[in-house]
Amino acid sequence: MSLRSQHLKVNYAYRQFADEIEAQIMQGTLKPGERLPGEVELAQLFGVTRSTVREGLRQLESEGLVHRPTPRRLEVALPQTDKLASRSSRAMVLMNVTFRELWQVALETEPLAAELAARQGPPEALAELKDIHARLVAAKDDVAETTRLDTLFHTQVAEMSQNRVLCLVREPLTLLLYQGFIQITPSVPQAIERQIVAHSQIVDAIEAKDPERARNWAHRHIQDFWRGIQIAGLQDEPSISKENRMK
Amino acid sequence: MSLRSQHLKVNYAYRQFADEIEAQIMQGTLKPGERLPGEVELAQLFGVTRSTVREGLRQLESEGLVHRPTPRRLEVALPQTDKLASRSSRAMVLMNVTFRELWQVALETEPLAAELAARQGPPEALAELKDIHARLVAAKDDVAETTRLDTLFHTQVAEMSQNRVLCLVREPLTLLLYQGFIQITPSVPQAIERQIVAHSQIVDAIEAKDPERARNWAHRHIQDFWRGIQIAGLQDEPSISKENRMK
DNA sequence: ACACCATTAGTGTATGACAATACGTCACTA
DNA sequence: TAGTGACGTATTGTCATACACTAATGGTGT
Repeated sequence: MSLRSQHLKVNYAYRQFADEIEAQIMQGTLKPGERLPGEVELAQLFGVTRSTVREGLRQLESEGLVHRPTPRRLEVALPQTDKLASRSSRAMVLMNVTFRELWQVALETEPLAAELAARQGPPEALAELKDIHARLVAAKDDVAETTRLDTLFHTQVAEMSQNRVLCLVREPLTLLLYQGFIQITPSVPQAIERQIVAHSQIVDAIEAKDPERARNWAHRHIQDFWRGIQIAGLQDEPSISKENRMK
Repeated sequence: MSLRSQHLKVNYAYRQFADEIEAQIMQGTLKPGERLPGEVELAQLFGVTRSTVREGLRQLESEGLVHRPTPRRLEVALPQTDKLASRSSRAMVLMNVTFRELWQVALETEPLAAELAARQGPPEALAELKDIHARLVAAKDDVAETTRLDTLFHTQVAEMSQNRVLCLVREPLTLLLYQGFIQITPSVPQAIERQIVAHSQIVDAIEAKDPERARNWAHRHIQDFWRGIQIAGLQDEPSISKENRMK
C-alpha cells in the first residue's frame, strides 16, 4: 500500500503564538529593530499565560527572529549570518560530512567569491583584507592562529563580493573545511608557504580589479588544499573527528 | 578609546540545560534516535523546574536537535535539511536578497550538482528524476505546479550528487530562486518550453553518465533563467515581494 | 547641572494544579 | 493465538501565583 500519513499535530498555543509573530515579521507588520511589549502584556494580548508566551519566545529567539539586546528589551531581529552558519555547521558535523563533500562545494564558491570581490569589492574592505593577510603572514608559526586567519581571510573575500547569498551559503562550509588545515599541516609543512603565496595573488588580483585572475588563483588555492587533504589521507574522513568535537 | 564590550550574559538555567544537552549530542554521548526521559525526570536530573526544562526543550526543538515523533516521545534528532533550508530562506527574504545574488550562486551550484549526479547518481534516483520530469512535462499549463516540480527536479538532481553539503547549501537558495519562475512566465511565455528542453538534456546526460554534458546543460539552463529574469526586469528586485509574502 | 538613592516594572525561576490524551496492561472475543 | 476493546496511569500542555533579582525610572539633595 502507498498510504501517506503523518502525525497530525495539534496547534499548541505556544506554537500558534510563535507562528503569529513570525508571520507578522515576514509580512512586514513588525520590522527589525522594533520593540515588542513585555511578556505579561504579550500574554494578555494573546490570551495565554506567561509560561506559554515564554515557550514561544524561546523558539523565536533561537530562530533569530527576536532577540534581547539587554535583558529587559525584546525586539524584532534580522537573523544573523554567523548564527545561521553555526547552525548549519553543526548539522554538517552531525551528518559526518566528509572533506570531499566540503571541498567539492568550496571549489565552486571560493572562486566565485574572489571573482566578485575583484569585480565590485569596496576599497575599504580591501584594506581590511590586506590587514588580515599581513597578520596571517606574521602568524606563520602559530598553526591555530593561522587557521583562524585563513578562515577570516576567505570570509572577508566573500563579504567583498557583496553577495549576501554567497556569504550565507559558504560560511558554514568553510568553518569546517579550513578547520582541516590544522590537521594537514603536520603532514604537509609547506602548506603554509603555498597558502601565503596564493593569498597574496588573490589580494593582488582583487586590488587590480582583475576578476579572472582572482578566480583562477582562488581555484588553484582550493585545489591545492585538496592535495593537502589527500596527502594527509583525509578525503573521506568526517570533517571533524570525535576528539576535536570534545573541546 | 576602542574598548570592546558586550553585556555579559548570565547563564540562565534554561540555557545551561539546553547547552548541556547540545554538548552531549555533539560529543556523541547522546546519539540521534535515542530516547530522552520525560520532562519531570529531566527537571529533577538537572535540579530545575519543569518550566525551565520546557523552555530549554523548546530551543533544542527549534534547533532541530531533539524532536517529538509522537507527543509523548522525546528523542535526539538529526537536523533536517528542509528545516534548515527554510530557516535560511527566511533569512534571505528578510535581507531582501536580489535575484542577481541568488542567481550568481545558483550558476555555480546547479552545474556542480548535475555533474556529480551524472558521475555518481544511483540508478533508482534516476528513475525518480525521470518521473518528476514527466510530471513536469504534463503540468505544462499549470504555472504553480510547474514551479513546484521545477524546484523538485533540481533538488532531486542535487540529491543524486550524493553530496550532502551541496544539498544543504543550495536548497534555501533555490527555494527562492525558482519561485521567480512564476514571476517571469508572464513576460517570457516560451520559458516553459525551454525549461523542458534543458531538463530533458540534463536527464539524458545523467543517464549517459556524461558529467561534462550534464554540467554544461545545467549551466546553460541557469543562464537561460537569467535571461528570463532580465526580460522581466527583476535583476535587482528582492526575491520575494511583499505581496507574495502575504500568502 | 550632576550625582545619589529609592521606587518600579519586568524577567527568570519555582511551586502547584488540572484537563486532555497517548501508552501499557489486561481481560475478552473470535 | 491473534486481534479488539476497555481501563488506569503517566506525561504533556496550559494555567495561576509567587518571589528574588536587577535594569530602568524618576525624584531628591547638593
